[in-house]
Amino acid sequence: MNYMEGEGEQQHQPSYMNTTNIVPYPTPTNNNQYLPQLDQEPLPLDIDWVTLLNGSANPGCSSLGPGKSGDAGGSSSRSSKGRVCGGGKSKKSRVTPRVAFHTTSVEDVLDDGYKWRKYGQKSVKNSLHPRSYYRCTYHTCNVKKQIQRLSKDTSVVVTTYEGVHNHPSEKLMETLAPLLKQLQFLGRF
DNA sequence: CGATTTTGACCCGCGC
DNA sequence: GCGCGGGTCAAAATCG
Repeated sequence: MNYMEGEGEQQHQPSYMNTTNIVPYPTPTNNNQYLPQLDQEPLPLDIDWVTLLNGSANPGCSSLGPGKSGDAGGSSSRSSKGRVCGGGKSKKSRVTPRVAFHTTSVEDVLDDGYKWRKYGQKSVKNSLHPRSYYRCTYHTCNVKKQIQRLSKDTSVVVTTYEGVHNHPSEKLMETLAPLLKQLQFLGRF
């Protein structure tokens, strides 16, 4: 039923937001892993991130180009206004996993190792602060995230991820590379 | 000069 | 059917 109530509910969050919290949104499907656990398994160097992280990052919804169904109909000035899933408008079946972080930070944008490009900002209701929309800059990666400050508690930043990266982050690999090599080395014995 | 941010307009879903 | 709220696009501006 309600799969996206998160942002609205954040106004009356319980008081467990003192530190960083992870609030996974339930997906209508099945999987329980909403976020890659970085310390789960020894990773091979040749990593299939899509399979590893979620099975499929964004099934059939990767087109960023213009091409929406009812687009050219009434619009006068604009002609190419493509929605992400142009034509499909897959109603409720949003299979992309969504994860919300509650973080107490003075910084709005968390440095999670990925490169993000801002594509929009909107003021939202019930909140004094605008919500910013970011997209992963990696070619084939269609992960988005929203960043919003709580109006109640200005020190709390809510970061909502939508989708799963189908590629490793440079920073993550930098950090993990020595460990992986060591694991590989130890794995020989 | 390319990449990124800003910002207003557009579009769509939903509630009334 | 209409208005509102939210998400996205894309041109212009800004930055490195």
